[in-house]
Amino acid sequence: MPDTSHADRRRSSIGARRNPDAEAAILTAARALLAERGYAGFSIEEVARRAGAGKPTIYRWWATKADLLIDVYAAEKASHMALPDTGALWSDLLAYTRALWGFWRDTPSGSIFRALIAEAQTTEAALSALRDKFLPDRLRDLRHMFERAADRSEIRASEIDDLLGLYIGFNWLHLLTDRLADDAPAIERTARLIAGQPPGGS
Amino acid sequence: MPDTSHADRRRSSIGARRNPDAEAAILTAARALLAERGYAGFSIEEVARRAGAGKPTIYRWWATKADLLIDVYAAEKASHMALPDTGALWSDLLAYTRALWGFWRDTPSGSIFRALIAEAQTTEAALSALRDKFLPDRLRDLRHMFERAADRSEIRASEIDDLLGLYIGFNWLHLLTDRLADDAPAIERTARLIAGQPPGGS
DNA sequence: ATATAAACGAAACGATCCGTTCCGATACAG
DNA sequence: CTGTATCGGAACGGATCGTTTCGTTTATAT
Repeated sequence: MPDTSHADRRRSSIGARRNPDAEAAILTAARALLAERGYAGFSIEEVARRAGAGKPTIYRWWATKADLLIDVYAAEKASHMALPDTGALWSDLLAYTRALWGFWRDTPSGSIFRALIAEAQTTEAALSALRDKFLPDRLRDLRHMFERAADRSEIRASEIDDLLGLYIGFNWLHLLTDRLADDAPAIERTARLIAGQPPGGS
Repeated sequence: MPDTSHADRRRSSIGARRNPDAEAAILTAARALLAERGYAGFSIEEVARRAGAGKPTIYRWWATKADLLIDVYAAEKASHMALPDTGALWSDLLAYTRALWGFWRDTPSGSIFRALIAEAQTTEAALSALRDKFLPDRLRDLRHMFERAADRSEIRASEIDDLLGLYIGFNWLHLLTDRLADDAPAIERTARLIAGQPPGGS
């Protein structure tokens, strides 16, 4: 098993072009650091130390911390989540929410996303990236789930955007307050509320 | 002989108890600093400088930056927001949401709240303060609105907590992505969704 | 009247991180 | 061979953190 956690021996220039090894080492170190200590323990200094890279190398390729976070998240997106299709919106939401919360809990992705949201409150560029790139991406994926439900007449087509907003806000609230325990009853109740299913039905 | 004709430049102890002048000066300085520079330019150092206070005085009364932010926000909110009671949940929500978004837009409170949430992503103590102190306070106020609705049989009593969570998440999402324009139609649609009112009804 | 206790602001501390700027070494491109 | 852009290392000036020390101030307890 390859050890990707520690720095390699001195890694020098490979000429007048970007060194992919350095880039990979930096992204890996950033990911590991976020996984271990979250946003609080995340600094360019520490990433450079772990990656065996110089700070100038990092600043050369990522102008801001947000840019680095974005690339780390993009690399992480390799393990992306599949959309469920259970035949009913409320059970789709139940399955997706439990998978999403687990994904946020069990990978660095939760910390990365929290870091991005926090960074967006400080940096205008990070806010733009969050609002105009991440949010539309997530909405685009999830929208299909709601569109299928509208096709089945479970919800009105005109409600799709608003229900999506409610659902995203629900997930953000739990992420940002660190309440991602697998609280199945609460998730199920909320899934039913959003899907317009009466309690107790199946 | 004490000089009561004009304020001394230096503000000293008034005995073995908290000096209200110092507290007021610190809260005022923090509020002004957040209004001027937002979370990015907010530091304890600068608050102390502006307030003419010592850092130990701040740290003596506010263990973390989050505790200070919470007090600034609380002082701000008490004077600006009242709970509506229109007789129907959806119109209560409509009125409250428009007032809240305006409050966030037109006072430093939006910046303060954003700062608090961001701080909670970097500091465990701030997260606890937000989740265990601040949020319950906010929920307690809003809960009355939903309890009245349950008394009128507009919603089920068992749904109150979950609907509250959806409503809070909706507001957070818009605050954190800086989408607080007075989008009356969107607010109205979401208020109806949460209150379980069909579109177009009154 | 006096001593105690706690608050006050100022100043300095060690530490961390920021973003930048040097430097010598490296290796491809022309 | 020369030029150029990269690499990591080191150090910088600056900011902020949270803490500690110090002398001063004033209400309260004795």
